[in-house]
Amino acid sequence: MVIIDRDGGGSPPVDELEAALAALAVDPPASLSARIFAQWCRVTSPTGDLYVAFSDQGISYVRTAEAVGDDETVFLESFRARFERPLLAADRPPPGLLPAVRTGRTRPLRFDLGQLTDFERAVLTVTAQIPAGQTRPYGWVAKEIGRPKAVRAVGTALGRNPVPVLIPCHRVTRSDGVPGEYVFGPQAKERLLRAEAVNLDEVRELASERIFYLGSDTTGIVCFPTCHHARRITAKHRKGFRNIEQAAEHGYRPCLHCRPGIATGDAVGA
DNA sequence: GGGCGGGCGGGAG
DNA sequence: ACTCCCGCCCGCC
Repeated sequence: MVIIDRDGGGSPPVDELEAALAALAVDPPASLSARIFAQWCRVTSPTGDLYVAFSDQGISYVRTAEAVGDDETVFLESFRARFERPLLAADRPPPGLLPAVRTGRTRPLRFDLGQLTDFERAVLTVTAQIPAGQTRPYGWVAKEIGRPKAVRAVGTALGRNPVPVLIPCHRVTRSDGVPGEYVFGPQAKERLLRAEAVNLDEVRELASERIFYLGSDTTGIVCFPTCHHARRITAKHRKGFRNIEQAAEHGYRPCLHCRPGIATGDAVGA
């Protein structure tokens, strides 16, 4: 390590100076306006264009072009109504956004969820893990965050998701096989799911037979019907279950990938 | 099979 | 602070 000699008389301790300089060095202001104002851009995605607001903290707000009637002023106004801050046009999209929307892999994106409560952030963090082409029930999200009875509150939190599509709350569906409500309306939710090849017709058909889980009698593993692994079960080995207890009685254990019916015990907290 | 109450977080008053 | 009310729900009648 290089030590630069400094005269000691009257100046602050060297380690303090170094700490201050290090803080500046690791967090350089890219530009003053980028630090104060959020920026916005419009990007093309396979499911339609998106308006995206972001700062150096991450992506903070998303609307579909469809939802704002293809009108950027509607987007800007909706941002201002929620955040009470202005928005500047960006020179370029935030890092990683273009490949993320092109491939549908939005998980590595950085988000600025600072306005949200801990509960809402927990809900969105879990939701962000749901792979494209798969769905999970609201109750699953509730269990995953350790609040198994807060099912409806999960819906409320997802309804306030500031970054829909990128944090895929459209992949959280009702337990009876219908997609359920959505910020941009149920039909937008259904369209997004179909675009990522979720077989909603099959899910609905299974649900009508009271089948909400699928297992393979060759592996003894049970999954949500849209799980990547469930979709590989051949017809003759596929077993349907109404609930995870029934599957367990038949000797099936939950898939480690889609984690159906994870028992979490009592809710955490007050 | 839909209606009903349980359940819970958050915001309004 | 406390109550009331609403909401992308759930599962049992």
